[in-house]
Amino acid sequence: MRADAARNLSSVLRTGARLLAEDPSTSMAAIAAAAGVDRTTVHRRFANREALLRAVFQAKLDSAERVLDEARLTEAPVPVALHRYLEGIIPVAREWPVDTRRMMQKDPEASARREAQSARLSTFIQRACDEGHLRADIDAAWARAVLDALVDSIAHQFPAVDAPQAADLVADAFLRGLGVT
Amino acid sequence: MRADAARNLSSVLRTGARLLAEDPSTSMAAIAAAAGVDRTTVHRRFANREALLRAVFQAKLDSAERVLDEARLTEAPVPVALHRYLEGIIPVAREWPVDTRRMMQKDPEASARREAQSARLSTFIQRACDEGHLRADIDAAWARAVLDALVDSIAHQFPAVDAPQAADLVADAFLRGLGVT
DNA sequence: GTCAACTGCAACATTGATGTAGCAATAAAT
DNA sequence: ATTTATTGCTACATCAATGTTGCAGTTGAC
Repeated sequence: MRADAARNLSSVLRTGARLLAEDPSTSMAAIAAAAGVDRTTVHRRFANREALLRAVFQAKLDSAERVLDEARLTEAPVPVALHRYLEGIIPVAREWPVDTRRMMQKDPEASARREAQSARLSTFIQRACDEGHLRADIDAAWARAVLDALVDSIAHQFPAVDAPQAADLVADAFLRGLGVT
Repeated sequence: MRADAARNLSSVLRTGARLLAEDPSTSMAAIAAAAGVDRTTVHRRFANREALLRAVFQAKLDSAERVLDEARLTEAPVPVALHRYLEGIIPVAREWPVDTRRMMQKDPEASARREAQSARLSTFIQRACDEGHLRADIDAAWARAVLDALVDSIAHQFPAVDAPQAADLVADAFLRGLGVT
């Protein structure tokens, strides 16, 4: 593969992710146009629409997996691991804004990978519960859902907040809440 | 209009909202089939796809508006109004799970109504800030986003939790967070 | 019982998206 | 300079979704 080909492929993936996030039914033609390449070129790279989606998901899963690895969720102290995870995952959510939960259902392989990553995070949340970092009356599944919701919110609705500050905001809201206590 | 016609219309709207929430590109044929009516019947009720979407949005906006009215966001004490709003809005989110922010962009009228409702809630959040119910370092827009995220999360990912308990969970996570302090 | 409204069904036209193939032009690699 | 890979463009076939029409059957209202 030549250099320009690789550049085009990556451009299509990123542009596609952005457009598909706004409108999951965005046409291949629209993605190609936004990426600045011809429609047929996209079809040469990706056998069909599914293949394009799979490639986008895989790119997101790759990035997310790297973040999970580097956060050392099982070894590092909970507050440290949490912050490292947040600082890593927020840029991933921004770069690949596609909603993996909804759009990957037809792709069993990607779905399985996603489940595995989800399980790693859930295990971490459970550890946070067990080690007393969360209140005893908090359900682990609820805590997990809250964390995901906060990440998505800061990632997509506040793109101007840089990753370290965003991680602070999320960790703070997650652990302390927003009210005066 | 006869009784069965009204029943069918309402059934199409609710079924459509449910399917469109899972997959915004769900076909009219799929919605009609899930609602148990013929495809042409749906076309008789709604001139086109846009009209069907508009009707769904309008139904959601009507319900949400009623909740905002009854919560007395400007008069009632903040904690009371917050809880009343949550207990009302969570069933609305569940009954009409469509993502209004994304899907109403092509409908300026509905978009304007949505903006107006959004502004009412933002004003309420601002009052909560001003009256000292939120920490002084909390940005009102961030607080607003967190509240929305928590509502969506409990509404869609924990459908088994009933509305009063769900409202408690959200208000608690919003004000106090999940961590030990 | 009659009438009006409503429905399902079949058929049809239209449109937009998808996917393929061929060909000429271009640019990197050798 | 020649080869090779890649691209844009055009044309085409296909398919799924949309929207319309006519007709016969059913059901509620009067």
